[in-house]
Amino acid sequence: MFSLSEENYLKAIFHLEKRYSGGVSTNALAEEMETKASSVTDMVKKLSDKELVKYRKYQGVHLSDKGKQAAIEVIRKHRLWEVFLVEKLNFSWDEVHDIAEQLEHIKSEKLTDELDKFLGHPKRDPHGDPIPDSDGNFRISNKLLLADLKEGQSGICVGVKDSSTEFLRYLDKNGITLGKPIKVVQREEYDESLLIRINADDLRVSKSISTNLFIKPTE
Amino acid sequence: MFSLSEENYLKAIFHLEKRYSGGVSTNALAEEMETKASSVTDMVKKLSDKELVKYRKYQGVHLSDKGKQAAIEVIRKHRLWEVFLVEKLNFSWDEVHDIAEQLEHIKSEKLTDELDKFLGHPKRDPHGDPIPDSDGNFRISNKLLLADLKEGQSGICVGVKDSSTEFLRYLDKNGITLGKPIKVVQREEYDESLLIRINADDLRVSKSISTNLFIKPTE
DNA sequence: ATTGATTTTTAGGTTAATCTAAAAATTGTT
DNA sequence: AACAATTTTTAGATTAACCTAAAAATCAAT
Repeated sequence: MFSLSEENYLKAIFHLEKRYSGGVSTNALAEEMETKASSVTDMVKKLSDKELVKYRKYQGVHLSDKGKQAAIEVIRKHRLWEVFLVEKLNFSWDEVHDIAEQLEHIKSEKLTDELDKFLGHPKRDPHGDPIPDSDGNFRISNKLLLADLKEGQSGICVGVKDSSTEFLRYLDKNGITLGKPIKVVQREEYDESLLIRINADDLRVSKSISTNLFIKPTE
Repeated sequence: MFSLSEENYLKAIFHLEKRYSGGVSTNALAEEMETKASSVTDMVKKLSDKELVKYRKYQGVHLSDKGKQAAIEVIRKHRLWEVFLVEKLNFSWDEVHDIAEQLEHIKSEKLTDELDKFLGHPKRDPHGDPIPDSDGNFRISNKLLLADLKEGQSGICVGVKDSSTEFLRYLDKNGITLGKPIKVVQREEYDESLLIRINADDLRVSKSISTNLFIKPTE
């Protein structure tokens, strides 16, 4: 089994590999983990000894297959617990992250699988992120950023890129929830803002909003 | 907040204080925690500095009010999670202890209270142990050991003293579950065994069984 | 009350995960 | 290609929680 700290590093490397495909740098990992570069070097060496990552000094890290599998297992648990908290315990989507950060480390394969069953094998967490199945497979998703829709194009909100409390509260305040249809009425090229139609109302959103909301285009 | 280790010590002291009312000895605590006496001394000093226990060298420890409150909170979480595992996730009563040992350390008051609500404010865990409310109050229970019933006396199974897998499986095998009526048909003084009537059958149980099963006498 | 056994504490060491500060390697710029 | 800036690693401390072995205190029995 892996320590709590090891699991958190594996998860962070997994997420960062999407941005830094050529290898995750020590500094990037240090920032993600809110720790110092020297601590990262220590841990990366340990993970390398355990063959969870591929690491060459000064060249950054990649997850090995074994490490990737372990990271996905943690992410699966995190997202299942988020669904549980929102669907069963009346939490709102901006309250669940910190608790799921704790629950994701509970060790029991049976628990994870029974929880998955109890929740009806959900495909996405409350933020729209996909939940891997027990074999570690994510279903592919054809989502776009709202910012990438063309003028006149419509779609359905399926996820958020930024899960901060502030952003989620902004969405709630403006009646934007997952599953809701959205249409881009007009694009303002000058400041890159968009006029969108949601709940039969028109709403102007700035670039920092439109680059953090995922849309699945309709037809 | 308290560390995982601190919480486990507080819980152990709480349970041991029922047996050793004059103070919990270092050795008793070491055995309960499966650690060495010297480690216990270290931790007890730390808990004493934090005013969670009253401690005088060579005299054993007692929980302070603050320590007792913290211990009860952990026990409340443990027992609520056990109910969740059995009632919602199809675990059997002999499988839940180790997982609840992990879940009991999750920190979120809202989580505990919502879980309690979700489960319908259960009064007892799957082993019949009382669940304290959010103020830390246990409801008093008038349970006896099966071994303490007189010949001819009847009652209802309400709990187990030994929660080991072996004992719980023995009970399952013999159709003894919580809530079931039991009658003491005959007491054999020689070996202190009992003949009991359960599920309309007669069953002879030895002393090691009858001293580990709690009964609430009827009428 | 003294002695011997037991319990408890102290002293000093270990490991995992962190840190600071300094050294080494890499990168970017002319 | 050389040098400055940046990044990364190394070296050496620190902390929490544990350990072993030895010393000190308490208990038990004559």
